[in-house]
Amino acid sequence: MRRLPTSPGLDERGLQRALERLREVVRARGLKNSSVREIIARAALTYEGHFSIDDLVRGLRGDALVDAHPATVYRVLPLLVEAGLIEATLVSSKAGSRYERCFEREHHDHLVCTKCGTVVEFCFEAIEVLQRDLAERFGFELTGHVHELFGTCRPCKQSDKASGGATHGRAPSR
Amino acid sequence: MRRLPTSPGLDERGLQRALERLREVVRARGLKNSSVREIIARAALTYEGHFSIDDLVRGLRGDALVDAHPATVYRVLPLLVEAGLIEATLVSSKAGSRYERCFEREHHDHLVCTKCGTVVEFCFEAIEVLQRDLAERFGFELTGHVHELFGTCRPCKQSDKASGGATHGRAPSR
DNA sequence: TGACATAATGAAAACGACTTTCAACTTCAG
DNA sequence: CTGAAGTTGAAAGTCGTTTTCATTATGTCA
Repeated sequence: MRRLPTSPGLDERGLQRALERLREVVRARGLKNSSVREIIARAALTYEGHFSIDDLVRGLRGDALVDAHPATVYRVLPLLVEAGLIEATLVSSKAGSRYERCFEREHHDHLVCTKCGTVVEFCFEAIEVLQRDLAERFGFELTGHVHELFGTCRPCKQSDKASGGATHGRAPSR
Repeated sequence: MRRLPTSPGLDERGLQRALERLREVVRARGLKNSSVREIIARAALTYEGHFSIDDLVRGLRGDALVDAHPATVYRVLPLLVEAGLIEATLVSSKAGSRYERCFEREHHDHLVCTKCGTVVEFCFEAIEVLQRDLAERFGFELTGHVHELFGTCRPCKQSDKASGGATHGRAPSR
């Protein structure tokens, strides 16, 4: 099992490859290119870590030159998912969808501290293998999975014991 | 790995034990007993398989003698979860939460056919062990997990190949 | 290059799953 | 039995997301 760094956001070269991929999908679906869509794609693909639609809109609004309407972001994100550029995650999804880049990134799952919101991204090949075995055993062709582990991280466990509830640092994101 | 039968709904004796457990939680939280709450608990605990809040309300409304308001169901279900009687599942959760009984039932995860909605409930101890290892390795105390596999079941795969899209039977539940 | 068909966009309304508010009704300890 | 406090249904409110519609942008074909 390995811990992966939290998504660092695509650099300019990777971004160009991603946008090219997006254009392929757009073409294949008989859609038209649009600059707003690429602005949204750029924001999503260069975002560091997990993001909500709101994060993206705020980020876009913060940039004085561009300004994408939330409804448009809602329209574009599924296309980015379809293009295999980003994917939905459960992480802290109490309210609203969350996404992260998956383009040019290794598959991984999440271990989440429910006290402070810390997220460990891990890759555990042994579990992946067992999942495939299991699906095969039941005659399923596997297309995806959700695997998220919840618990209490060591610092939270300790500060819980010490102070009876106070967290050691940042609060859960939602 | 083992396949489990889909939740068959509690019999009268099990139901009584569950309601007793509920009363414990109610007492512990300084709440009062209520017949409506027990009617809802009864409906949830005897429900066969996965259910949505809407399923429950409809079921309750169908019964001429009792009639629980949706808002009340929304209030009661979290209490049943807290009492360890039911738990939330992801299964086909495109719209709205879904639950299933977990009281006096073995832990299991889900393998879901995204074409026809078939759900295989499985218990795979090897994966559970690896999950615990992983959490420990990162210093987490594990409190829960979500593990759901998505794919295409054999019948769907075959009718896909044969007819180019038609399903072999029941449609996805949502 | 200009014109047309069609997709994309923003704004606002609609939607749907919940949650909250509040007045009337239970429950239960004293 | 009585009062304090929890519970309920009904209706209104919240919030993420989707849809509608008029306007704007894109791309193709003369």
